[in-house]
Amino acid sequence: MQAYNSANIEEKWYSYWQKNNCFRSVPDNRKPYTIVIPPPNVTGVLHMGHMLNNTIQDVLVRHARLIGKNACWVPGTDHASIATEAKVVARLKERGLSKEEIGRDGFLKEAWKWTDEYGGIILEQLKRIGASCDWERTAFTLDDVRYESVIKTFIDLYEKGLIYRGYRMVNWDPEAKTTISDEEVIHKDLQGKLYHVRYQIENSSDSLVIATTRPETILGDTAICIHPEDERYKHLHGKRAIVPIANRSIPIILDTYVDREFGTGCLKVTPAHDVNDYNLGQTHNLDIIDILNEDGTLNEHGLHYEGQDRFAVRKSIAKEMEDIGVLVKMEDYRNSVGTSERTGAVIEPRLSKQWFLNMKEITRPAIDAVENGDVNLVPEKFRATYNNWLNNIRDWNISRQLWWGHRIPAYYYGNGENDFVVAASIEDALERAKTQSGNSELTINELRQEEDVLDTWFSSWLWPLSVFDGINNPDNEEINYYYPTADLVSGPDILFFWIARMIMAGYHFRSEKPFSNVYLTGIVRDAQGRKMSKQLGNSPDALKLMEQYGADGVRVGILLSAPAGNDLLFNEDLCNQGRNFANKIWNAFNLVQQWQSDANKAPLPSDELAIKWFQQRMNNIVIDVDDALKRYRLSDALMMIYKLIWDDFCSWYLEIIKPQGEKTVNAVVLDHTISFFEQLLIIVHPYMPFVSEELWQQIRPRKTGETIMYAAWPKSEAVNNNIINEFEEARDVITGVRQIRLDKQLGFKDDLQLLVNGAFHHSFISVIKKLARISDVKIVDEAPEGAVSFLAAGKTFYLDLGDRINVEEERAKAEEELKYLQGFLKSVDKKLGNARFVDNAPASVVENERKKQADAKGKIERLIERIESLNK
RNA sequence: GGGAGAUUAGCUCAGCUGGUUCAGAGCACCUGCCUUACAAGCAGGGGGUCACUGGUUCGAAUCCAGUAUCUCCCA
Repeated sequence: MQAYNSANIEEKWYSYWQKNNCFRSVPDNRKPYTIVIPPPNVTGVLHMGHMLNNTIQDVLVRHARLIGKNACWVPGTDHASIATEAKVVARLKERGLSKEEIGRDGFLKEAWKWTDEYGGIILEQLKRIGASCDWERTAFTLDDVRYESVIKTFIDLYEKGLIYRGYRMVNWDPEAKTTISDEEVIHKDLQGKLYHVRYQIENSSDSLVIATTRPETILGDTAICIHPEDERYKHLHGKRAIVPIANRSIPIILDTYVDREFGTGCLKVTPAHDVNDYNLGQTHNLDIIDILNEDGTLNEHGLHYEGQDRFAVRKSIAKEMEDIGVLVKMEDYRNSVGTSERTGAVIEPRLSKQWFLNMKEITRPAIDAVENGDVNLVPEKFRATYNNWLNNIRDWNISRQLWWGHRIPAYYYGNGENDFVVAASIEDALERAKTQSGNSELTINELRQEEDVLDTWFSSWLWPLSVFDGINNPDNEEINYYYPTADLVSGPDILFFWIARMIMAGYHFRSEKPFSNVYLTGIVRDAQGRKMSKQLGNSPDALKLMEQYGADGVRVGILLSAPAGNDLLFNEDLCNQGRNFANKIWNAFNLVQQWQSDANKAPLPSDELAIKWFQQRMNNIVIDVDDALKRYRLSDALMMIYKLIWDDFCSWYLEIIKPQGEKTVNAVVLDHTISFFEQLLIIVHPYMPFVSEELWQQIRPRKTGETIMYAAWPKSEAVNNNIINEFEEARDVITGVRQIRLDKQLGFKDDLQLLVNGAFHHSFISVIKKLARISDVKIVDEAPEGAVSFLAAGKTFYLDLGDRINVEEERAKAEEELKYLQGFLKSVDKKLGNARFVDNAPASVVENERKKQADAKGKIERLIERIESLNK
């Protein structure tokens, strides 16, 4: 048989699973185990973060199925309003069109076309990694059910008075022409300049100098602010200054907000373009002059700069100020600049009318849920971060100046501040508007729907509810059965905008948590610890990786590098390790499959021991794996299984029972072996679904439609550790013999006689004989001449090498060991000689020390004898 | 500036309520092997003052304080 080839096998089983509806879940009598996928963007392609996140979910779901739960993994995608709109706009631009030209309806048509074309790509890619989602349930945040849900919740919140319109300094992305949330702003340290600009004092020859990083905004200045106690500027109190270029007169105001140490101590105030300035403006009743258009060019307040981009203006205005002699100096200055996570554009603080959700009330249950453990965050360290955010929460700006998304169901009927109604349909809106305005003559044509759409998170926060239609039909069978879901697997980077809000929505709309556990995975980084990104080009192509190492291999690779909750440094070598592991299992199967069952052949004592031992060993590991999974230690669980299969099963168990020079195996032994193998396949299945299914199908005859996915997870039973310990001893003896064989170049082919000092009746003697190639074990009273020794299982063993032994070498080795043991004994003696230790330490600990002492004494005795005999 | 966390073998990390799971794992490395399941392999081996300095304790990688370095989140 050849090396394991993953490609055909993976495709074969994935379509088999689909054909036989293996991923399908419908409510029944079993306990549900539900996971909703963090919906990837329709703009997305599979990257390493998805690989990690979805592999973890698949492991959890497959494990849940194997332990008999009704596992349901709901897939879907997110409409990603700003990212998708940007893509569609770019595509239109290629055709020389703009969204304004084709209009809202035309644009939405294009966006849907785009979504139909590309939106499913990432889900198809998830199938490659083996994701066992119930694909019939695939949901989309903008499909009919989800759309309706969002509108319904908006109206509900509005009617409860929690949604309001208000002015707010928002983060404006001039490229995407929309606001983005604080969390979507990436602060970057950039090299800029600090411009010192002179302002004339009105009706005076006096002047003052301000320092600014944004000279173009002086056209929007509406005040100069100084610290009331700043001695340097006392003479300016009550005066007015003239804005250069604009030649406007503005007040000089006093406020302790000003940092006297920074710059010149004079602060120019531009309420329309800086959030702190805006607050100052509110306090001091300042005018607000907005100088920018929505695309970042200057408007009519920009005077002769109207129509030019803000960064171009920064340069030219500096030049003009220099020419007219008001630019005092320019110095290099590093400052933190906000940029858009989506477009990379420098964020513009902008005053704008927005829709807000009052967070005070709905936040409380979310704080409590994590506090009292109804919702567990794993790892726990995220609780602090979570609380910190929720306790300082600000109202949520839920409107976005975009077209792709859920259009806010508000309808304006007049030009007044409050001339609007909120309703599910325009017909309903008309009725309400008639009542509200008192104008029964209103017609539908006079209603204008709000242009803005809702923040994408305002739909995804409903996800665990809306995928089961729990908003529109709160009493349907599915939501009642599957909700609350079990686990949510996500990244800490969206703890706030998504996870916390889902918890809020769960309690607010259904009075129940959306999930019990949140497993926060790390962020995938490259080997140098950098975040993976397209710009850096340090992200491996997920699909290529799977071609190279197989999906199973990549799954293993990524999980091995993912300890719970830590960032993981992705290393391709680990995928290689995963591929090698698949190959190992494949070849072990190849070995077992070659054997013929023979009922007449007598089982060897070593076979029977091996069976007993391995049974127990597997038992222990199943218990440990269950425990590790409960704590989301997937990496640990996988490593335990890896060692169970590779070391215990392949290197020890199979080597013990392997027939020599023939292919027949006692029937009972072979039956056990096949059964062990089958159980191992089940245990490893959540991690390596493909190779485990392939071999499970081969290991016994199966009916059509049968699958390892619903096989029975091995039962963990009470543990008898004696046999494990005895095996460990036998293994030490075997390793001792092998080591000497290698050291003394004895080879591994010829049988040797093993001598032991004192009686040795080990139950595993047959195993020792077989694996260490020992002809017989002879008891001797003292070391024979020409023997080389080793210690194991509390005994001294010898191999008689005759004249091949190097006496000097042996003595040196023995003396070194003696020295170590004497030192060790001394430290133990000292401990036991310390009355405070003996009195205070628990009896078991003291007892242990005594045992160590006795053991060491015995060993030392034997070593001294050994050295004496070598000296003869 | 505010908050969270980290520092253990060459690398990535375990190490829970202090004491035989206490100095571990995997990979990498070194040595010897193409031994008819597997060289994507087999057998064996060498690597660490647990960042530093103090303290608590009979006993500290583990608890406490400080120092250094680093990472992340929020301003």
